[in-house]
Amino acid sequence: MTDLEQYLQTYFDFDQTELGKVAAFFKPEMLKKGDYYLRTGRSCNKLSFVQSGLLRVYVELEDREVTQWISTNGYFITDLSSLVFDKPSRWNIQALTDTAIYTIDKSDYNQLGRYIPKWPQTEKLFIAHCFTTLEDRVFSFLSMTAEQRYNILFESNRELFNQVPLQYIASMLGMTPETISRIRRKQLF
Amino acid sequence: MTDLEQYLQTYFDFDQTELGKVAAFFKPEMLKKGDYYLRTGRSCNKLSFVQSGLLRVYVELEDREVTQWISTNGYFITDLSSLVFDKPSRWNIQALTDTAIYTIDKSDYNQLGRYIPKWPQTEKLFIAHCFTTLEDRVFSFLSMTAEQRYNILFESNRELFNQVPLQYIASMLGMTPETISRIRRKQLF
DNA sequence: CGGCTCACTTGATCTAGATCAAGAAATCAG
DNA sequence: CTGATTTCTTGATCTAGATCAAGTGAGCCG
Repeated sequence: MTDLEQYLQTYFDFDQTELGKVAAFFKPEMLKKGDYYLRTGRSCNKLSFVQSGLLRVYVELEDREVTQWISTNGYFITDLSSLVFDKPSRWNIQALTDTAIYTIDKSDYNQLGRYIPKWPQTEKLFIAHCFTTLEDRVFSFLSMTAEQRYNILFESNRELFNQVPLQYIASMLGMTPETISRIRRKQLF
Repeated sequence: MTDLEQYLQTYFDFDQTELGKVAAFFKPEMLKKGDYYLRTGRSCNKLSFVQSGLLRVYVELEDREVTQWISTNGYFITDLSSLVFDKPSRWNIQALTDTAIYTIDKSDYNQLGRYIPKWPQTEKLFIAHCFTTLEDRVFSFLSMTAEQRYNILFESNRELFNQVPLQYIASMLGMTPETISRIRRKQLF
């Protein structure tokens, strides 16, 4: 079983035949550090799976950048509103390190239902899962302090903190790098 | 065409026959002011459409309540993670006023695909739309001031501000009622 | 090895928005 | 209509976290 199949299996309830079929649509690709997977305004006609490396999802404002998310190995990456609704994509997605991904393009993606009968159900569960993740995130902004938000991310994704410049993590948590630095210091005692 | 069909049409690309079939599954219900549509911890085995009135989605913390969302007429309401994944629901949903809804129960909901061939596709688009709405909301917390968040909600949903106590709106925007009051005052000039 | 460039930390100060407290308005029940 | 309750406003004060400004240190490349 390939890495990709292995990971697909952790997300989706597929049997070996289905795994093989789905995985066959994904083509390996490499991004060099700094390469863009996607640019704001372009159409995102693909969905990818991160095998290794780091992809940062962000927007450029006039005076600063806002990081929305960082995808590490084992995550999928795309701009959903662009992929599904054909809208210009809202995010830039850039490789923070050399990154290995598997990519399925939109036309293949949209055909998956023909080959995998339970694809529509699977896809629904997948998007619903993404929805509830964001729901939690909204809730964290409504109800938690910076320190609490930091702790939750840290507990759930420790590796991230060794691999990614603090400023990006701070931005996706809605705080400054200085604040994270102070939270860390405080927690030493 | 009933109210419900009319609204379904604004969300979904159904023809008249499909509209009729889908609408037939929804049963009208009335909630009195203060009634609960759903309680934290219970299973949410239904999806509803708000015809009139107001439903507040919130969580009780030890020391306060956090309002996640308020559904007005024309919105759907459910706890998606509970409906789709059978988890205990995370939110309380309570009627702020007498409220008229149309409800489809989970077993019927899960059968829709049998009667409406394009239901799976439609459902996917619907959930994806909800996802991007939350994505915008997360982005608003990462990049905007209280005043900017207030303005966006106010522009997109003016009626809400006449109908709902300020404290609930404040909570769903992640600020206090006093802050909204001051933003308003400031904007008089 | 020494000089650059980033990333991170730390301190000093500032500020958006929270909290606390008191009135004023509006809404509601009898 | 009247008193009670809830909601909204306004002021005074406080604080979490931002901003600004120096350092410190760790890779990296010549």
